[in-house]
Amino acid sequence: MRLSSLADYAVVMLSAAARHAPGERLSATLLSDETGVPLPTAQKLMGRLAQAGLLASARGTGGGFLLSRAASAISLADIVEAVEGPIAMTACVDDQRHDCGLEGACRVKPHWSVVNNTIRGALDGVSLAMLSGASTGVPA
Amino acid sequence: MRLSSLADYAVVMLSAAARHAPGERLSATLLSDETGVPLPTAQKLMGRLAQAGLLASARGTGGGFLLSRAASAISLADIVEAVEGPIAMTACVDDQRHDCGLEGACRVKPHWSVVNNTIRGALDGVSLAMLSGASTGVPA
DNA sequence: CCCAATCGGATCGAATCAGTCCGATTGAAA
DNA sequence: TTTCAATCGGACTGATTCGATCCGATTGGG
Repeated sequence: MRLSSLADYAVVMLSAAARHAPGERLSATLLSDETGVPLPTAQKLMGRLAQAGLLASARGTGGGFLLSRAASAISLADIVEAVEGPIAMTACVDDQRHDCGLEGACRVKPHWSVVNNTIRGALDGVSLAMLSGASTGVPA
Repeated sequence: MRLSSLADYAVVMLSAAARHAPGERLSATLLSDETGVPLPTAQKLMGRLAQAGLLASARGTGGGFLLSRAASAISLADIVEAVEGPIAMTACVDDQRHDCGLEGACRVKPHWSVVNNTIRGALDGVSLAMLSGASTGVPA
């Protein structure tokens, strides 16, 4: 019942990215600097987020990343799923993988999907815009 | 964002236990049989659940376990916390352990507690009685 | 044409988790 | 009273996953 560190870092980095002007080219190095996430880890994360479609990546000199959608259109659930894979609290909930091993007539299985959807809904209701702190970046 | 197998098993076992008459002595062997959870694992789990106060344990011949509270008074959050420890999605949320390593001025930290409470609330709203199959225990 | 900067995948080590085994304790029976 | 069998409790080992790091592939500028 805990988020992986990678997912945590991803939220922090995307939150930092959301505070930049839209369309601005962002390198893994820059975000690593701003957030304190170790550079190699930051690179790995950016790659994975790009693969998931949350970031658009450009290679070569002066390349970098930028958010593929508005911060308000990216939910916490999107980020978590991009890094950790599908949100499935138990193996039962995940489609495929019916290797539970327990008795076929598992009485609790039907209830898990309800719980799972609730959790998923809670995460889906939080947008990156909220997380990035609304009124930040404002100098005194 | 996934529950550990142990926690999953714990739910299944407690659910099975809840289907028995209140006050009936339950051994790890019995529940292992009923649920299909491997016996040694079942023993380990029962021990941990007893330590957390969800079960009352009795040693010796004819000993065993029994629910320390009514099934309706045991929430999913209780079970998860008993097996996995405090529900804290990120290290920030957990009191103590301020070894985040990121910059001190983490802009997202304040938002995590809100998310965490939401999740926790969702788990707390599900009782063991619901999980054990709604219309059980209740005589016609 | 060469170079520098950046992404992308592959590799390595560490921590946690799941599973198993054996000893300590208790109650009942002879 | 003594012995025995059944059960809980904690300690150990192996495996899987996670987190971090390093090096190669690609691209744009000079």
